[in-house]
Amino acid sequence: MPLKETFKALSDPARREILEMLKDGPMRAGDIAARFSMRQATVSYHLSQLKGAELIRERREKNYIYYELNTSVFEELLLWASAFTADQGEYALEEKKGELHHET
Amino acid sequence: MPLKETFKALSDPARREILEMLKDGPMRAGDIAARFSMRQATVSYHLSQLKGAELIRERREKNYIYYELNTSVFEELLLWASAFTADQGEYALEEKKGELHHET
DNA sequence: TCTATATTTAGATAAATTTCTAAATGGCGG
DNA sequence: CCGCCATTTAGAAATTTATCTAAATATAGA
Repeated sequence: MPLKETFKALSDPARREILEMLKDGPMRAGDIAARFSMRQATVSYHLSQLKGAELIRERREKNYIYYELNTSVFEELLLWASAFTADQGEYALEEKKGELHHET
Repeated sequence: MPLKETFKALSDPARREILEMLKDGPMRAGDIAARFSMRQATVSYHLSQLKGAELIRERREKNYIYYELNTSVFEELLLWASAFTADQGEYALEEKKGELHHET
């Protein structure tokens, strides 16, 4: 929940690439690993980091695990970043400010 | 310019705290260090990381150096994050998409 | 129940990062 | 030109992180 974990998770290029892949829809760990030159165990590690940051969710189906984006944390990030821009009005800021805490 | 550096820079809590401080206006390295329990040399290191990511700029005046926010990179970040949210329409996305490259 | 498959966990290593102390730099004012 | 002040740079130590191999777990289906 705190943004601290979010930034930590986003700091790794491989993890951001995984997120980009998931834009096209849910994927299994094996499918993700197949597109990288890293071991499946390593991909599993990155997935656990992303899951810990709640940037992704897992959905179990048969004996597979599908990973998918969790958009809500991206909205928190959006809110955080918008507080640093000059033109804060462009993003719907005020409505959401109250709902979320604003930790670093 | 690539977002890679941005995420790297934002991954450290101390650096994010520095950014928060700079919301209130430009500060000198010494003033920033005075608010932390870390050495000035360490703060200097963090400032150089933030500067490398173009999240801050320095302005020299007399024999001081003032650090201040550079909002443009935050807008890139905003753009990146908005591509992961369901409701992309809320942020003025289309106008800016062409101007920026969209690397990871 | 047994086996095959998908995935994670454990443990180890290598690389990167943060932090410190001490020394160097650079510019103003006298 | 000199010494002072703010700040950075260098180098080293400690911590964290990413990655690998090998082993463990879980589960579907025969």
